[in-house]
Amino acid sequence: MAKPSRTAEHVADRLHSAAIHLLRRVRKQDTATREGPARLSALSVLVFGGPMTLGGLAAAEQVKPPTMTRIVTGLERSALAERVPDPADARRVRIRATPKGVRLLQGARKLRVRYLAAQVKRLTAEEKASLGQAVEMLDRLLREWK
Amino acid sequence: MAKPSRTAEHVADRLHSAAIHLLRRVRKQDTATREGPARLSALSVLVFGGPMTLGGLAAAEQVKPPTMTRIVTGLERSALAERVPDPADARRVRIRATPKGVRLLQGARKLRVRYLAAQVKRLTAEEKASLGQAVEMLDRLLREWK
DNA sequence: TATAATTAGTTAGCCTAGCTAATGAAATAA
DNA sequence: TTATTTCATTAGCTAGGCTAACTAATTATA
Repeated sequence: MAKPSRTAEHVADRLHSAAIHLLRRVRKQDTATREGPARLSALSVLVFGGPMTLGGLAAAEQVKPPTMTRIVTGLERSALAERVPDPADARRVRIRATPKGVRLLQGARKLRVRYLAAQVKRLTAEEKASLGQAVEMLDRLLREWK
Repeated sequence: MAKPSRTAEHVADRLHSAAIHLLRRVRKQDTATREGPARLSALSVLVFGGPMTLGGLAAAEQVKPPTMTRIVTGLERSALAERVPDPADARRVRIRATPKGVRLLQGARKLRVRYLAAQVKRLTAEEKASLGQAVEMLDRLLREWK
């Protein structure tokens, strides 16, 4: 019998709980931008992945198209992204981050990461390294998720 | 100069991203219960931490009292929790999970954890152990967060 | 070629979940 | 006793999720 603290179930349970609490914390930093998490997340996809159709963005964000329509409308009202007609297919709408959107996103990302990094810095070098390894493992796990 | 993959900033950045993607995945499992994440999370606090006042529950969930009022109202409508008058202080309302609430939570928890655990199981024993350690570290970090 | 089927996005309408401000009711302090 | 503080609720706003139904455009087919 495996040590309870190392069974997949136990690790999964703690991981789940840690993820919830971690995001709750860092999310508070975003209030400075006055844009909600869904908008910032979509904007981030646009900034790092380049322009894409509304449907593509919805799929990337694992959200239904009507939801993405509203998120994009919000981003457009704040002038952070814009709708561009697709010359090849008039049904499609391409979404593109504006320079203002790029700037805002980079600022927000800096805030969140700096906040979280301040906590990570309290770890010893060994702990930090092992957390780093674990995060890379997690990253791989998530990318390979069916 | 530290290895870039081990700076606090880099670890924080990846951790943040991993948490977002992880929760997006497991969240979908909860739809089976027909209760949203805020209700399940509050219910979990009640089940594992025992009955507590509405304000205490709000604090535990890092949410304002009016928000918790509505979450509890929802839980009560589904008969998963109940309001109990406090004999010592009539301003207070104690919230308690019902047996049905306990059962539902355990079922939901099982679903989420089983789903995540299925992924964790793809790791080698060593990887699993190191992920386990990292999660405990993370847990401590979060608990000690200012 | 005309029409049928599919695809992309939007609109309408419903729900959860967060907030602040204002209110009511009870406990505590002056 | 009265004033203040505390706990919870109500009211009303916003964001963000969904499905169903619609419009417009493209593609397939008879």
